[in-house]
Amino acid sequence: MNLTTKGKYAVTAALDLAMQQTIADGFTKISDVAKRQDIPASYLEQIFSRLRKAGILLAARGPNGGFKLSKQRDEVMIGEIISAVERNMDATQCSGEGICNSGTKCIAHNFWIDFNDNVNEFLMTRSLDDVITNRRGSVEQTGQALIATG
Amino acid sequence: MNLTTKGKYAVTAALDLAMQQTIADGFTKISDVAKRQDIPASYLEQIFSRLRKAGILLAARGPNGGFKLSKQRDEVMIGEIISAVERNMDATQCSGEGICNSGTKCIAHNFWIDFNDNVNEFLMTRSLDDVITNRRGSVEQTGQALIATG
DNA sequence: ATAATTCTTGACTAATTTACTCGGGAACAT
DNA sequence: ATGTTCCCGAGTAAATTAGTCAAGAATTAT
Repeated sequence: MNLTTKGKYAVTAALDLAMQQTIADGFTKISDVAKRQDIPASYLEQIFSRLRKAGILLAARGPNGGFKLSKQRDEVMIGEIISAVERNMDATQCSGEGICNSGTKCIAHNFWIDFNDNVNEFLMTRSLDDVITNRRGSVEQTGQALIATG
Repeated sequence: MNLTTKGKYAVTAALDLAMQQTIADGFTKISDVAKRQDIPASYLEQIFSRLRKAGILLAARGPNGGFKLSKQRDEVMIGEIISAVERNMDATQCSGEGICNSGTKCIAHNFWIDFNDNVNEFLMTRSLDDVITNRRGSVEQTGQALIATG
């Protein structure tokens, strides 16, 4: 499992596009998104290129060109964005092949499958619109914190 | 967010220890765990060292020495193990500090906080015993799969 | 005592990955 | 034509990962 700067930039930039489309219809330039969201423009090029190839964004060249979402913002799931730019979100050691211990399933295999399912479920049920309007799933917090949240 | 081989080895090795203690009480050698779970022994040394410092394992040197869990296997949560060996499980860009866009919160900040909470909740509510007995939480699968599971 | 066993610690390293930059080209509007 | 903007591939420095290795300390058995 890895979630890198690239994936996080992708989500932030997609949120920016979604918000811009609320303000005005049309294309938004890379350089504008980059400046607003504090993302290196040349890096964002790569990211938007992948999102376009995944069918999430539409692009137009020339003056008044840029990018826009190919769907409504409540139809674009965060998980789609991440899987379009991120190399590997699978937590199993064997890419799900069940060969993690000398050709057979390691004793943690099923656990990582469940973990994958959980992360997958979370990311695939939250749209750009959900994030913008701060809608959230019900997460009952129990036990000691693993992750510092500031 | 990163979950590396180190963290996965740690979980597998802790599961091994838990299972060994069911068979016989006493210490289990690194070399035995390494062989059974197909983990490089010298690497497992580092991992067990961290688990011991985190209070999860007890160690004994000399013949008949080795490692054992410091608690019952239903009292050791997977999240504890991972956070003991893994560098950084936080998904925010700013380590939760809210400075991810030029000193202020980026537009994805709250989303990553929610994501952290979700992952945290999952990992902190599953014990070694739960995994060994294949007990699992209820995960309703919806939508398209982000992660291939084999 | 001595030897064998097992953990303890720290230093080291090759390979990989990440997080970018750069430059030239193609499409488009004016 | 000219300027604008995306498109694409190559390149790279820094960081990280996934280990190895060797010397040492504690413990047990003989």
